[in-house]
Amino acid sequence: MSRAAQTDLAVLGALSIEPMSGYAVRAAIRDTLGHFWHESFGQIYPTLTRLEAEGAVTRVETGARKAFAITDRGRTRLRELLREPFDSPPPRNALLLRLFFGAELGQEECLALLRDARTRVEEAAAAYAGLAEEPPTSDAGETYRRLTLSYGRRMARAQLDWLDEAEAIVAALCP
Amino acid sequence: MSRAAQTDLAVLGALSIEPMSGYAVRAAIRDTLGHFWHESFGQIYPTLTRLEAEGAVTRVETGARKAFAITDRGRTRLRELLREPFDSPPPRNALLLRLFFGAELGQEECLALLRDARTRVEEAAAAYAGLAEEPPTSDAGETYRRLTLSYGRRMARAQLDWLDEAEAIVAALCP
DNA sequence: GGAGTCATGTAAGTTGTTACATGATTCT
DNA sequence: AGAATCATGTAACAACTTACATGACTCC
Repeated sequence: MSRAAQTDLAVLGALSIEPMSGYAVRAAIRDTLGHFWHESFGQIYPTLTRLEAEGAVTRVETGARKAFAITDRGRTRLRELLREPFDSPPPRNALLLRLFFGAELGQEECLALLRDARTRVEEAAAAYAGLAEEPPTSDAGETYRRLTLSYGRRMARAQLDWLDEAEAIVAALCP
Repeated sequence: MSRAAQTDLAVLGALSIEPMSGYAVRAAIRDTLGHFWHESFGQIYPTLTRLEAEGAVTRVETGARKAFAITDRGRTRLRELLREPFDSPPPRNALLLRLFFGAELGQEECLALLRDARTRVEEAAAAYAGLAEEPPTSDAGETYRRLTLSYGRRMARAQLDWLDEAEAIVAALCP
């Protein structure tokens, strides 16, 4: 599945929740999918224009505001996209790339790298914690969305555990 | 830090271990850094050509074979690159993007997604397990390299735990 | 001699980011 | 009225992938 199709998926998915402006699509992707997905600003408007030309979305007036709404054809397209096989982007972990060559970098600077990483992971963990305190629900959509949060929480926890190990081992190296 | 600089880092890092051909650099990045870093084929040779023009690497003959070796200037450059601040690429998890819209996709297909993901993670976990059984060492470089393996193992484990949770919750949804 | 791997590169096309440009609406 | 945010787009650039092209060497 091409990357363009994945942008289509993210945009159509956002509009499948409710009609909204391009600006709001951008905000929804950043704020709601942001922990596991990203679309840059310059991708979203051209995608909306193309989806409109393809009849997958249409411009509507909701009260005083303009918005894009998904059409039946768009919803069909969304389901197709969800079923297509996909490639995950190749891994690129800049922290591990540096740590792998840690002997060139030196003990102190490696510890600084690890402490910076810890700060970032702790911020992410705090963001997840703020979202976790909601009551159970029987809404299936909500259940799926919570699973993506659970993923984020588990990964943040595993990273913190690893950082504990890594800082201890690096600190114990003879300088 | 620009992406080009990160390619330089990966290539210089590989050559900092020992001199090798461009072909071997490619294999080393794929096989040794592959769990957390990726450079596509078309990036490596142009980078080597540029690094040679900059005096960071030089072509040498080792026995009957040709190879690239890092120069003193290249090693200095590598240390600079390791110290530069870096951006991590934006997150893009194609599985979570689909699962987030799981209500559109349906229970059975979501379970299929999760089972496919489990297969991939189990393969990764098996690859880590095969590398984990080596005796302790006092070599600092080896210690750093093992930390990157430990990261991979911990993340694979956390993903499997999450998959257990996710499959159970999705299976329990009323269809 | 043929298959497979080692080896080096180029070119075309795709994708993605960033900065710029512009104007409307809403809040204080 | 001025500031902030909402809103829509474009253009230039940077990065990345993939397919193609070529040839040497080695093992069977």
